[in-house]
Amino acid sequence: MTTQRKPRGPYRKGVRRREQILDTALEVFARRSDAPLQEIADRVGLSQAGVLHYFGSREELLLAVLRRRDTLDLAEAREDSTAPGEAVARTVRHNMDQPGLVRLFVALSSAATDPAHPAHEFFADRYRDLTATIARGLGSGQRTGAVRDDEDAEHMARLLVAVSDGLQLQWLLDPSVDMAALVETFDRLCATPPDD
Amino acid sequence: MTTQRKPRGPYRKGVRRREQILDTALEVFARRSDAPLQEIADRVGLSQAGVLHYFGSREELLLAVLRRRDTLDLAEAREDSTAPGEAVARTVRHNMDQPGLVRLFVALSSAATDPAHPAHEFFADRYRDLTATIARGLGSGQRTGAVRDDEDAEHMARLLVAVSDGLQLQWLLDPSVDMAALVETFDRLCATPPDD
DNA sequence: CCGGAAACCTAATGAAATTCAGGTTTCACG
DNA sequence: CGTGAAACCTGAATTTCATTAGGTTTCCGG
Repeated sequence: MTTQRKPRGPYRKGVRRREQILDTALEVFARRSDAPLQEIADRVGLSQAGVLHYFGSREELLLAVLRRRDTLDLAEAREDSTAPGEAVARTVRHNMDQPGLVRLFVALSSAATDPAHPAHEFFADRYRDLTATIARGLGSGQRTGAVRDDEDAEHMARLLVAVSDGLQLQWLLDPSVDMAALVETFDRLCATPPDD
Repeated sequence: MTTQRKPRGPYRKGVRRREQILDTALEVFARRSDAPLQEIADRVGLSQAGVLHYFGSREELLLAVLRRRDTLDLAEAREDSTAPGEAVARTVRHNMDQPGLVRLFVALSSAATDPAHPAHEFFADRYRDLTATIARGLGSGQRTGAVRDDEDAEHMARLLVAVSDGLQLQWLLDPSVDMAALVETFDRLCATPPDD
């Protein structure tokens, strides 16, 4: 065997601190996604190095924040949600209250585009799962007759995700863009045409 | 009157240098969008401060690079292009040869989301123009009967732009995503349904 | 109640961008 | 021509951060 040390877990205070850091980081980064670590350290009453003790690097902190927000959101969005388009529309609507976080999300996902970035895996997986889930929903919609079946469900799923991301960018640039309404428009494009 | 100085224009050598910097910056940033200014300075045979003499700051250089690429692209894309969807599809196809630049584009546009960012205006204008142009194209398509007219042309235009941006993200994360095919799928969603 | 790991801190180290205080070069104008 | 103001450019600060190194204190399982 190699080392067989005794890798004690974190202390009670440690987990509390970690939580606290995550919370304030969420707030701080929501305002300025390039805020210096020092700012978070100050708010938490720690030194810069103190923060880095919990999260090995700045990027990892960012990633952790995103993870947290993501899980919180999913919990909220998973309240039934029949049509996948409906679910996306609701999520988008919810995001409109959190411009800072949306900004952070977009910034990180573009950075994570680099395969060497620590968040690369996270985003790659996330998109894979997301499109798979939505594709499943659209597929069942096709069988119901609610969704047009002359196009591949997975294609439409990818498009829906793309629409959601792309609209966030447009909305951040110009808040008068009505994301929710546009997602709904897209939903109608995917619906079975009303052959009256 | 205040000062009445004589603001001479740039010298011949100056404009050549500027051009040279832009060219190499395009190359360098295409590989690593966070490359240090020093790298460009070296390649051009200038000091870091020398580069900053032409572009007041890093951000401004980035913006200038994007501007250049944008004009080059538009020139290439403006070769007729009947259907707007077709034009977008072609542009997207062309982008697939330049992952580095696409990365840069996404990164900058997310950063420019901040109203204080020097590139904010640029991107805001760009999107406004882009969607307006596409909406015009779709509108004429509606009159021709090629595009379904039960949805607003501008809405579909915004969706098309969003699709294009969103797909770039997905593609950067996973190069196996076929952007061009997906854009074409979206085009079909916007086309008048084949009422056989 | 003790030993070692966890939880911090202070103080380097380093990597960049940006600023600055001059020099040198260019070129429009007299 | 030649000259002098503006355009070029440089090397050397200055600044701002993240990250690392190494120590000190605090916790907690046995």
